[in-house]
Amino acid sequence: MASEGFDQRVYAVVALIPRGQLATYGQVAELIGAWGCARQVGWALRRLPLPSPIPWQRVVNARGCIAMSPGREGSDWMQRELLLAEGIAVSPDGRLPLARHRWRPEPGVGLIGQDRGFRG
DNA sequence: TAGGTGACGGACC
DNA sequence: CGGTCCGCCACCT
Repeated sequence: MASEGFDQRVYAVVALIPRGQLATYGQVAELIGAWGCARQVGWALRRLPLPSPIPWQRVVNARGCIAMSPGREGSDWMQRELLLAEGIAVSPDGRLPLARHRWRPEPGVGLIGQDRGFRG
């Protein structure tokens, strides 16, 4: 499966997000050289077996809220708990102060997978 | 094979 | 603010 390499690059970038900081799906996609593939990042995180050492909870959508969905079978609420534990104020409906906790990756992080012969 | 779906994003109203 | 629409692309009937 071609997406396995994609997944690994997603995980590699997500692993770099410092505790207490947040990144968006689109941001992660861009960092691995897959601009516009935010949804794919979502799928990659969905494939992540939980619990996981990867700080997947630090990735949220650009609207600044946790994607609350029945399909996640509770991982959305788990995400909320994990973020609260990191000191991020998540409201009951999943909204959070994204701007205040935005992760600013150092230049060079995006070099991880700039090749990407991916994307369909 | 075709069509519906979604852990997205941005434009628009 | 919120709600809708559309483009996007892998997944699953």
